[in-house]
Amino acid sequence: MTEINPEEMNRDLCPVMKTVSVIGDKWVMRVLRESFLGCKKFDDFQENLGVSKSVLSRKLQRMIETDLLYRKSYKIPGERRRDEYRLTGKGWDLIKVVLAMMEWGNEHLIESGDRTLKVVERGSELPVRLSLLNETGKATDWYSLNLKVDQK
Amino acid sequence: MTEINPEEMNRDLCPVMKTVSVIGDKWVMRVLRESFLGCKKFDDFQENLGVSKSVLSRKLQRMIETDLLYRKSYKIPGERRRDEYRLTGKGWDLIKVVLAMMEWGNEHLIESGDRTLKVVERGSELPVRLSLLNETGKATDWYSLNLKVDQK
DNA sequence: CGGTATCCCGTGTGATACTG
DNA sequence: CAGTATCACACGGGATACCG
Repeated sequence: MTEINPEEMNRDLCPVMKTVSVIGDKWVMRVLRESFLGCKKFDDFQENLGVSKSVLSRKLQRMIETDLLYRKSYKIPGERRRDEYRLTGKGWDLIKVVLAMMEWGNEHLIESGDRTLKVVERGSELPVRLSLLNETGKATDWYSLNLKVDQK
Repeated sequence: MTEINPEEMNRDLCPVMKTVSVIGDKWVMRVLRESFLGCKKFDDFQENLGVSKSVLSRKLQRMIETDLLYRKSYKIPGERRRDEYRLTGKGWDLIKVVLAMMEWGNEHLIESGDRTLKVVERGSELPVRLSLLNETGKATDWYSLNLKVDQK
């Protein structure tokens, strides 16, 4: 990746900076990881994450405000009404970030021989990896990238 | 992605959790983003990030300890010796996380019509996107994923 | 210029108590 | 069980002074 001029490097323009401002704290990605694994209930989040209830409460609220999660009330007949916390589409789309972190963690933080989690394709059970494709579907080298200022 | 049993969900086993513990704070990804854009000098990091010198100093030290950056001393003839902070291979490998964040930010945090940063293939200038490939090089659907406990 | 050490302060965090 | 409110505290953060 090459340098671009300082005005274009402006962090207020950069989607990476904006994303970090939403997910770049101690808890958001951990909560999301639980959500991706199917966690929905307050107490399950609390137990799995080992976080205090007050912090979790505020964090879930914040993640609802930023539209990563939504609260859905449900009722099992004979039991009382409960709420669960589910991924929004916007939250679900962070799957790529989670998978990129998983790949990096497996590559650099897991010792050889240690047990770890990997992602496989359902059905074939083949392992999958993140790759860069251009519009023609052709794979691109990680070192052949340029930045470009564009409009959405 | 489906649920797996609680023992396997253990956050101590999970590469995502381990990764978050390394990069999941306010500054690491911001510093890395500057590095990917070619930033190397202490003062440039400080100016671009708008962070205090003391915080930046401690953060760079920590990122050197975790092997994301290394310090390289260099000397321009006639000037005094200086240090610069460069990405290690381990740090560079976080490019996928950065790109995933960039894609997500462009998708969900940038208004239509706004200027933003995109990644293109050098040469063709074609935009590139992250995609999931299995071992045969075939693209996989984001919704057809399973988790598997494995050894590295 | 290129940092580090010290101090002070605000926010994030956990423990506890409390409510429906 | 499913949270929220309150409080005390540690830690991250900026300002400043200082050093090479």
